[in-house]
Order: sequence, then structure tokens, then C-alpha cells
Amino acid sequence: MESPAQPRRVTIVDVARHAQVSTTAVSKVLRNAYGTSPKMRAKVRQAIAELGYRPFAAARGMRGQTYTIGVMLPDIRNPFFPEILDGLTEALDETDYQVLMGPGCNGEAAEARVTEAMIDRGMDGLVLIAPVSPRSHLEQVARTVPTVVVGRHGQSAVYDTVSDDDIAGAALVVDHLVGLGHRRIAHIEHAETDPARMVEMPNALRAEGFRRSMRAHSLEGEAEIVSTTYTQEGGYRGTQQLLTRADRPTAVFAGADIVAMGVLEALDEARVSVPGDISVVGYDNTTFAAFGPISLTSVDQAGRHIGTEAARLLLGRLADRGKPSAQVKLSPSLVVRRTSAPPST
Amino acid sequence: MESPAQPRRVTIVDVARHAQVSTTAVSKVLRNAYGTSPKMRAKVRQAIAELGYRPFAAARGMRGQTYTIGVMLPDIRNPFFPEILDGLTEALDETDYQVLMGPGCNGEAAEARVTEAMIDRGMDGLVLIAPVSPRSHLEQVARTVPTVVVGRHGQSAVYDTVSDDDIAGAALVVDHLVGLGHRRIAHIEHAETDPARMVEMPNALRAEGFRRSMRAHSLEGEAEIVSTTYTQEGGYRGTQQLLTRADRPTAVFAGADIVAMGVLEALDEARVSVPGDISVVGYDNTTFAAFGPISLTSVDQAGRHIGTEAARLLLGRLADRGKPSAQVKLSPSLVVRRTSAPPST
DNA sequence: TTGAAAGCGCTAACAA
DNA sequence: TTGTTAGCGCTTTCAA
Repeated sequence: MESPAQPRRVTIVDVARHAQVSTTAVSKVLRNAYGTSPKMRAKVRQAIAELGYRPFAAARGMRGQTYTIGVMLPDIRNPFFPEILDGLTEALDETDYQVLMGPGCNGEAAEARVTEAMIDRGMDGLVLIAPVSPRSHLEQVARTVPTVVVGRHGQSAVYDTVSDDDIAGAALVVDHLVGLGHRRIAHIEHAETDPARMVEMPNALRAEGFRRSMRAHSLEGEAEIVSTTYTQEGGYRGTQQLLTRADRPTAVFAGADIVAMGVLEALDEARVSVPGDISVVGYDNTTFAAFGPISLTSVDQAGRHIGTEAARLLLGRLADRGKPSAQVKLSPSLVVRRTSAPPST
Repeated sequence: MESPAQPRRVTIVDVARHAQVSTTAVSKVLRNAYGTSPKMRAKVRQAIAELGYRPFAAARGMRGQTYTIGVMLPDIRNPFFPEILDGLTEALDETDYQVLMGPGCNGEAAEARVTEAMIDRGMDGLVLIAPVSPRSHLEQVARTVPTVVVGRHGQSAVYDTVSDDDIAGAALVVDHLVGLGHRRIAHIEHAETDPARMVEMPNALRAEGFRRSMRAHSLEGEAEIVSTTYTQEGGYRGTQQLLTRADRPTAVFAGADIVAMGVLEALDEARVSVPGDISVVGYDNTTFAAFGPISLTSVDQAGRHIGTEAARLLLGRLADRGKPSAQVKLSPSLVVRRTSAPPST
């Protein structure tokens, strides 16, 4: 009934024999390496096509490259990350590199496990999206394999970075809300106590940007900060806290769209109308922010562009390991939708 | 300034020397293979710990396994898939296997590219989530590497399957809506013309289940089917079509939650109230369905459980390649929320 | 129970 | 320009 056990995989030796050349020749053609005549290339390419040969990446990795780029991301559920991935895979599509992603990690231990697994599998380069591990660990990884760190500030000599100007993003939000007439504004941040991370993590910078901008408007007394986490749950709980307080804010700046979802849910449950009673602004401009019934005002980070830049930097470092590290910083913009309006009072 | 080029990776040879045993012995301990004395195991384990040795998976793959499971999924944006992944990684967490995912694929060409990339990287097993490729291609993949196909009906002798009873799921929806008093019910399906896929793809079965159930209620004349795609965009366009028709339905059954999002958006735009004017039911019970302001009635597929089952089947096949193929079918349940209510007329 | 030696498929150094 | 040869780090015979 069943088809016979498939014959053993076609190898470079089979191709060499079929094309009547050496295995070295085949290897060179595969890698577009120096020292092959057009005639030989044609012969080899034909043999590859005729035999349906595909190089075995694991074996290639023993000597050279595996042609694999590993992407680590903290949470597949956060709708901001697919944007970055789109940009990344699009830029890598025309190359020989294949992208493989680790499963969502939360916390340092999971991040270490995934990065180690990727290094052990001989990946040629890594893209770490919004990692939480201490910088020393990131640098250790980057010394082993070319690495681009996305969404984290603070430069390093050993890895490249791509990030968005979170201070400026937070200022866009405050300017917008103050411009509408709001004075009492709350911010839901991702709790951060580690001083080292205070200057590197986007969440900490958004909170800092919020503080600075409120001060610039001489509204430091009206700023209210709630520390939870960048999750829907965090937004939900943070809002519940805010609603119990005496002097209720007229606007909430959630540090991420996913947080804003929790904010909207809590407000909905408490029968507080948006933007009638309270305005809500998010960050990331995810697909769901644009979604009609939600229509969330949000800061756009150009996730796709971030992904493209990360790919460009990684390819550059793959081509030249000694190249000095680069820091790309992109500028955010504000997308105003229906969840923000002048305060009613 | 920079730390010196890190020393070459610790290999099995270093461990063997340090423990004063052969490399064979180390290899056996690593794989828990037969023929090692407790004393030797202790010695080797200690040397591994002292040197911080980690096996190089790419090299292991040349002879044996890479301890890597590849997961192919069509679309990272669909909030149903993370559930499956959670179940999968949780079940695999205690094993030596590491999960790596391909980037989202759409269409046969992209699926072929990703599965080939995974096979070329020596992955030990594959989990294909809702693949659209013809069964012959899936079987070819499965003959090369142990494979579990998730979310696709139709059994095969060479791969295991895990799926949900989509016919029953559609019936749950129709029974619920008819029970509320609805008669004129629309269904937005993912267009399917390939007859081979009509019996295998979940979308086709949900449509078939809808038809059968409407017939069972003697409402075949009241059933309205719109063919688009299982995306937010598809739900949006499908609903726009429905709204232009003369005899407007009082309820819409979207084939997936992500489709229901588009439905809600189009209804919102057209100022049609939900559930006042039209009830909406989704499928997948994603996180967003539970989200307060949306509160979508939906069919729950127990995605986490699907992932666990897939892991179990794959581990079984990894342990015994000759084992007969299994088909696991899970039963869906309906979660009633605020988007479904009796019709107003 | 243990270890010596061969070899997986490929690339890189070197020789012709 | 082309081919020969020696490994990469591991697993697997197979002999001791």
C-alpha cells in the first residue's frame, strides 16, 4: 500500500558525479564563490535541477553557514510584532537566508533558552525583539553570533540596534491631549525597577517621556502614573485602580495598544464612556487600533520599517563582522482616531 | 576595549578529556543511551557542568537528531494560533526538543518553501497548522520526516492529524441562533473550489455543517452564503455584500473570529447595531472574542488542547516511526456572549 | 561496560 | 580554473 521508503537524500557527491565535476566545484557554484567558469556553472546548475538537489543546511553549518536567521520575540500575541516580522522576512526573501522564530519568551530564563538553542543550531545571525535580559547577556550572545537588537535603547559596540524614539512618542501623546484641553492625565506603564533597564527599555522611556512632557506643560502635578505590565490584563487592572481614586483623570495614555485594550475593557465594564468621560491613547498603532469599533488613537512606530532596517543591519554585519556597530532610531508619528476628544468638564 | 575573541566552543572532545573517558561515553550519556555505568554518568555530567558544555545541534543532526521540532503556521496574526502553540510548547518543554516556527505562510509556494527549509535543517519532526497544500505534498513531507497535521480533516497513513469537529461546531451555532428565533441566517465562508479540499479544509466543513444544520431545521431557503476569505478584510467585504441585498439576514455566522472582526467593523460603519439589528457569531473563541467591548459569541476549539495532542502524537511517532497513524478529533463547544440575541422583528 | 575508528554532507586550504 | 584532501562535532558500528 505505502510507497517504498524514499531513497536516501541527494547529496553534493551525486550532483558532482552527474555533472562530471568535483564536489568542490558544486560547492563553489552553490555559494557563488570565486573561481568557476560560466560553462561549469551551467553544467552544475543543470545537474542540480535534474536531480532536485537541495543542500543540507545542517551539514553546511559544520564548516560554513546554515543560512538561517533566528528571531526571538517575547510574545506572539502582541499584535505589534507581526509588523516587524513582515518587514524582516520581506527584506530577507530575496536572499538565501531563511527566518526561523523561537516560541514566545517571557523572562530572562526563557530568553536564554531560546538564544542558546539558536546558537546551538548554528544560526548565522539573530534578531532579538524587545529582549528583557541584562545587557551583559545580550553582549555575550552578540559576541558569539551577529546580532541586531530591536526595540531597546542604549548602544553597544558588539550589536546593532533599531529602535523608535519613545521619548518623542510619549511627547506626541501628551501634546495631543493637552492640545485638546486635558490637564489631569494618567499613564499606565510597565513596572521597571532595575536601574540599568530604566535607560534601555522602551516602556521606561515612554514613562520618562510622559513625565518630561507633562513638566514641559507645567502639569507635573496633574500627572498620574500607574505601574502594571504591558498586557491586556495590566491595562485592565491599572484602570480599575485609577477609577477608585478620588481625582479621576480625563485621559489615559496606555504604554502599548495591548494595554489600551485592557483599559477600554475596564472602562466599558465600569460604564465610563470613551471618549466622552475619558480619552484613551495607545502606542504601536496595531491592526486592532485601526479596527472600526475600537478606533484607538495611537502612536505609530512603523513596525514594518523597523523590520526592514533590522534585516539590512544584520546582512551588513554578516558580510563584514568587523563593521562598527550602528544605532538606527526611527521617529514615531501620532494617528488620531475616535478614542481621544476634548474633556467634557 | 572589546573583550578578546571568545575561545572556540567547548566540544565533546573537551568533555571527554576532562572526564578522562572516551567521546563515545560522553555521547552515550548525552543521549541516555544503553551501556553506561552510574559512575561514568556522574563523571561525565560533572565535566559537562564544569565546562559549561552544550551539544552543537547542527553536528548532532549529521548522524542522529537535531532535537528540533518545526512548526509551520499560516498566519501569525490569527489570534487562534498562539493557543495551539502554547499547548505545543508546554508539552515539549520537559523534553529535549526545541520548537522553532517558520514565518507566516500564505499559499502553497510559501508552505513548500518553509517545509523544505525545515527538512533541510534536519528537523526531527514537523507540525503543520492548517496547511493549504495538496495532500500529496503533505504526504511527501510526512514520508521524509515525522509529521502531524493540525486543523485539517481526511486521514492519511503517513501522518497523524488533530482536528476539531467543524461540522458539529457549525451545528452548535445554527442551533443557538435558531433557538433564539432567527430564521434568515448568513454564513461568511472562506472560498473553496478545489473538490479535494472541500472534504479536508475546516472552512469547507464549517460551511457544509452550516448547510446541513439549516436543512435539519428546514431553513435551507433562509440560508445565505457569502464566499470571501478567512481574514478581517474578508469579513468586512462579505458583510458589505450582505447589506446591499434585499432580504437582509438577522444573524451572521462568521467562519472565524478574525472574520467576525471584519463583520463587526462593517456593521459599525453602516450604523447597524449588534445584536439589536443583527446577531454575530464567530469561531475559535480567541482572546479578542472575550474582550469586553467586543464580547463575541464564538465556538471554542480548545486550541491549547489541540497543541498538546499534536505534541503527544509527534513524540509518539518520534519514538516509533512504524506506529500506525492516528486521528484525534476534538469536540467544540459554544461560548455565548453579547453579540447574539433574539431578532428584533 | 568501554573505546577506537569510520563517516554523516559539506566547505576551505592547498596543490595542480 | 579545477580538483584533492582534511576536517567540522557528533553518533554509530564493532571490537575489546
